Amino acid sequence: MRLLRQIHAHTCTRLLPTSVASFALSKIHAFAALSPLGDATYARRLFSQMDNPNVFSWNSMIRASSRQPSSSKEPIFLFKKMLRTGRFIPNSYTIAFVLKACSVLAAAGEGRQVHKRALQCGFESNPFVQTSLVKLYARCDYICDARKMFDEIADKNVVAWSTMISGYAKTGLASEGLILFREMQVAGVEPDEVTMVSVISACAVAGTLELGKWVHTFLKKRKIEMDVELSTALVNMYAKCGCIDRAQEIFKAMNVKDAKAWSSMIMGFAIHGLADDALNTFSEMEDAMVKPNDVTFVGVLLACAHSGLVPAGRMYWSKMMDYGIEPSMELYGCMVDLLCRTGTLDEAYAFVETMHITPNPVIWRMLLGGCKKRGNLDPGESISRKLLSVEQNNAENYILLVALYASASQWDKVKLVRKDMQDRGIKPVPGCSYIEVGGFLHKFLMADWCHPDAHEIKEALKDISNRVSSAGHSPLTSFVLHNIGEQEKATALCEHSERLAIAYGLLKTKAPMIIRVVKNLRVCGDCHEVTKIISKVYSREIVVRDRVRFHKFSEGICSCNDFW
DNA sequence: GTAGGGTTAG
Repeated sequence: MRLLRQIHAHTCTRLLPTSVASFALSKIHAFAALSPLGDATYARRLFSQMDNPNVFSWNSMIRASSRQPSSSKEPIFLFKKMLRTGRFIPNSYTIAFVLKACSVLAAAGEGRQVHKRALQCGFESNPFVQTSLVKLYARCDYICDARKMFDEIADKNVVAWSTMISGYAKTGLASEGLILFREMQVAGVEPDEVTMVSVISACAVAGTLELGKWVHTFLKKRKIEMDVELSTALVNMYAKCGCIDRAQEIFKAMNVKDAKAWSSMIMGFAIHGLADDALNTFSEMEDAMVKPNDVTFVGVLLACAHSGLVPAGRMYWSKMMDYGIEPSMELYGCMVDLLCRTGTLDEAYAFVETMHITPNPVIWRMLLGGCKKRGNLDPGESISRKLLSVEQNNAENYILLVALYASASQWDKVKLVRKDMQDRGIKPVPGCSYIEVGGFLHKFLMADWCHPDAHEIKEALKDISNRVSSAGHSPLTSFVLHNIGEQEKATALCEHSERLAIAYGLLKTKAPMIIRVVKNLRVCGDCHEVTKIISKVYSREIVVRDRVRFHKFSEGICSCNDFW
């Protein structure tokens, strides 16, 4: 900045041709606004003093303002201001910067307006504008619009492909992302480390361990440098796919660990029910002087919730406040979940009333679930009203209410709710889960019987249940053992045949259906209820909808034919 | 001077 000030002074005191002075000032401004060594206040002052800032300078201002950590709409206001002057026509850079700002804010409405403007200005074929639009729509959950934009790109480069793959992964459409990765290879576009991060992310969402391992080998083969993002993605993928040991290996080998890396590891332990490991990792993080963020605490509180550590949960909540972290909806959710597990519904309800943001349906649903658990009709009905007033079309809400009335033997009301559902045309969505065993992807849908091994799987599940019982544990205990960290004990109760692996796999964290069950565990609470949930899982009719053959990936050869 | 990456409750 000292040098820049000198140059600035020089520019002002010399009689330079206007065009030269204007060019120099815009560069000086850009440096002050955008360089890590710059000075935002200086830049702002300089900008306000410019007689006639050019489009370049407006762009610098817009870009700089969207880099501020506070998510304000300033970049959009600046853009509007620029248009209002009537003297400036935005160029493709302007549009790209504003679109990026809209993506960060997930501002779909503003984004669409900027999109229109981009068309008016004739930037529909600009690759930067196009990719920004893909990103924007994916970010705002308009994944079809994102795909439309992507398809319109004539010459798709690695950035365009990566954006779309990442968009799919982030919206939970993992298999679409993986299919697109395949298409990218067919198209002959070389993936880079950014692409691979998104692909790994998609593997994590889909729970495709074999594919995830293949990608890992691919990275090594290609000697793609392991940066913090790639390693974090791998930690997350292995953890989500049930390989917590491998996740930990990769984590330990990381030279640089930032808050996201630590959070991934903590979250990994938490979803495996390894509360001690999660909490110890958190302590190590503090020792390493890495400042935890909100997601870190989601992991920590999740670990507490899954192990019924209520006092610890309260302690971490206040610790979180000490760190100055503003509780997000997810964090409130973790805490409500934790409190609902203890049997102190009043405390959970009182906690919700202290929230400084409006509770979303998830929060109400957790409370309602808590009421259902104890047949607590009184607050249950009023909570249900609140829930249905903000979310009328979710079948889950009605089913919970039905269950609440059923738990209190109010059969007339059960009928009424069912009729209400019918009148509104609301149909329940059956639960679904996937597991990959020996290179096959098995998909299970509730009440479906198409899996070729359905009967054997059912038998295997029964077998596990029986052996768990005969070992002196109820199925509940087995689940609890598994989820409070005594994984070995739980694992020892199973054999290693493939059929059992499928069955056991279902019991592990990666199947969404099981995750739901595990999260519903009331470790300190009502055993009867949990046993009921688990027995539902055991006797669930299991079927494969489709059986996709994964290619056996040999040695990480990465030609497109070897993929899938 | 532009576009793409990792962690988030039910």
